[in-house]
Amino acid sequence: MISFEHFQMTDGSPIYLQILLYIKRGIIAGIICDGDELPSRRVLSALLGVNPNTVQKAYKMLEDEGLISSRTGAKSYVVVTEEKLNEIRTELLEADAKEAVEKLKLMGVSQEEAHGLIDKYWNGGE
Amino acid sequence: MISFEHFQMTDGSPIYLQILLYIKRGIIAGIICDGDELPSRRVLSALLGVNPNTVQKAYKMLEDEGLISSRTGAKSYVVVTEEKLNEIRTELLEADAKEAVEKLKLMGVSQEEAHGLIDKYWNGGE
DNA sequence: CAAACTGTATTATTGATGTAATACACTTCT
DNA sequence: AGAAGTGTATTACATCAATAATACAGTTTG
Repeated sequence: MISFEHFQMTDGSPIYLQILLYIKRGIIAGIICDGDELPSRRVLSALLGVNPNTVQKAYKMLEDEGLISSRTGAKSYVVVTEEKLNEIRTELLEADAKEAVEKLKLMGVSQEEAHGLIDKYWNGGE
Repeated sequence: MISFEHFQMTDGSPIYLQILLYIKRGIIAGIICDGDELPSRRVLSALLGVNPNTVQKAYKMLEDEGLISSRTGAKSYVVVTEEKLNEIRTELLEADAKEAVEKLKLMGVSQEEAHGLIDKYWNGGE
């Protein structure tokens, strides 16, 4: 069963997207694996304190991408092939790294300073 | 006059926040300086293809933070002291670096791989 | 002075996010 | 078989971001 203990609703971005990305990143990290069961819509919505429809929206998008399997009455579970894993891995890594680089460059941070910042906050800096 | 040539509306985040952050990051980078004139609400809205009210919202928040000065009829301009610069610099650097680190760690990226990703995308990777 | 531009304020409307309350069909487990 | 849990669908509603169309007051500039 997939755990959501490290999930935290942070920014103001749509919750269904946060759930979707959390699961995708978990798959990429290898924490969430092929065949893993997902908490039901009702259970997860209660756990996160959001509406079941919000969870449903995230699950529906994951199913449309072929990353989970759902059928009425049964529990949903993760479906990951080596190919799909590589797809989303490059997709997300590229997006996140590019975003961070772009922001830091806008602030006049040098490449060396960027490395320093990564190190500083890697183990809960400050 | 502040330039918006490098501004690009990317993600789905509120446009007024993107404008606000663009200006803050410009101040941090030293591209936007104390006394610099801002494009008027109408001019910038036309340039970005958004509504004047959207720009007004961003400018209003900047004024509330004391980073720009506005008075009816006159052009708005940037107000930056050394103190405020340090404030927003640490604020934004910390936020962006922490966000990037957190995402990469969620995906199981190692500290060394993170450095590699920074380098890869620093000069328009791919 | 007068025109043009500035900041500011108001009101109405649209679309998306998220809430809320159901309802129904199916699977699983006892 | 039956109860509990599951996925799915529908409808109504609230809120916020953003659009749109104005209006007014102050300044800058020719």
